[in-house]
Amino acid sequence: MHDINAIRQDPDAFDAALSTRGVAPCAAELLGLDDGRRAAIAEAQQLQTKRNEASKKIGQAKGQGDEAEAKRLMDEVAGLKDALQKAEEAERAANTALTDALATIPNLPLADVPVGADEDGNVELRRHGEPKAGSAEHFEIGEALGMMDFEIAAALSGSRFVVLRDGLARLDRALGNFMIDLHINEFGYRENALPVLVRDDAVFGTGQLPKFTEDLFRTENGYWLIPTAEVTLTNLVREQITDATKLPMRLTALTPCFRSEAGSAGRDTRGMIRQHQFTKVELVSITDAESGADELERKTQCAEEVLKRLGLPYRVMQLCTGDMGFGARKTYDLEVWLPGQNAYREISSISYCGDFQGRRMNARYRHEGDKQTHFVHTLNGSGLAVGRTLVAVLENYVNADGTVTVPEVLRPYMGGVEIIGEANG
RNA sequence: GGAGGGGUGGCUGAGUGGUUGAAAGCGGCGGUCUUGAAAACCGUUGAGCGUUUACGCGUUCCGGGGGUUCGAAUCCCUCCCCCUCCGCCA
Repeated sequence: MHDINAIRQDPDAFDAALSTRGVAPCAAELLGLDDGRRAAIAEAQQLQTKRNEASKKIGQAKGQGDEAEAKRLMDEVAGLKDALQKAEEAERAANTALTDALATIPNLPLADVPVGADEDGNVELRRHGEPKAGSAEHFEIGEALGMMDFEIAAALSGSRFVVLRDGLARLDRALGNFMIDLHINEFGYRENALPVLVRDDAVFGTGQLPKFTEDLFRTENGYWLIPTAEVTLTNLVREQITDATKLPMRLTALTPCFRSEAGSAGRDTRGMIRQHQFTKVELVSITDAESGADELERKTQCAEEVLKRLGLPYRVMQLCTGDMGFGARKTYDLEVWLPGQNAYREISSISYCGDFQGRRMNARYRHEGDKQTHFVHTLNGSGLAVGRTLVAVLENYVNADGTVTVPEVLRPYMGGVEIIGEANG
């Protein structure tokens, strides 16, 4: 959600920034709605003042037992009621119109974000590790091991689901535990166990609603299944004034995520890359206005560290203006090397949202002794997507005989198993 | 799922139609006193929005939304949440 006052101060800058995302100029329209809104407020308030004064006098007259005077005053303001109701109705309508318009406009990119139309405009910032030569694809490896079953998953649930067994089921669990332990033990994140079903307000707060309903699953009685724990973690501070001494808050959770993948028909149909359900370790930070941008760099390093310790080659991309998500002001993607595809594939996306989500959630903070409140700044990032990490481990660690070596750091989480596909793995 | 009871400011808790943004207490902040602190005493202490160069003025908010009324924390409708008992249940 944008600040209409900021738009009023510099409408041209607003439109210019939006245009880098391919959004048509809309400041003029917004300011028109805002003028209407403020006129309606002024009108309603004037009438309210009149009414309040009259009511006060009536109260006084009644208090003194002067019924005749009270009656005279009541007759005097009788006509006010209708006008007031109309004015208040107009105020509500004008407010809604502006809010609705603002709610569907994406966030503004930071000034240092490269301008571009789509993913071709993204900029590679750095690489880590040596990409290996091609391997089998992860689903070939998994199916050969007899531990990855798309057929039975389809029978249960349809396409874009998978059943993992034995060593791979355990590897999946080990990956999630390893990641979350790293973040809570070494990077100061606090672990949360959270609902995966949430209501409208929460999903509006992080920006998936009202625009992106098709991407989400919804229960019959109106709950949304979270597409990412960003929704639940970020909304933990909604509708509150947080003491600034508690910032930055660094929050993490290991949860399942649910995505309808509407509109991605035909893409990544084979394998575990794009599923309706996957587990992910999410990293959210709640910061003040000053430290948000720095926190993005820190969070990116936290996510990178997971890949480093797993020994997976990757590169860091900075997304251009046209490829960033709705709520982001600046985004880094981590792309892991997949020998099976001979390509880098996204495994984490880390974004700084400024106060965009803070406004939508009415989440504020205050410095000690200050009267002024500010909207919190928020960041989110995957640290990492567990399913895709499993894919990367399979393709990077597969052996010539089809078994898979377990990365060293995961072995404590695997009960000491070193090779998946051998007798005890 | 059935029956009942509740949601008031940072907290506790009064308030069932009239100058109530809201008593009182606690907490917080400032001051007096004190070498300092405590105690005591005095004062102060919610969040938005509109308007104004500013001081200020106005307005909204007592779980959310709508309504009745000249006037609503108080009455009505509706939704949400919490608690107790019963039922069911991992």
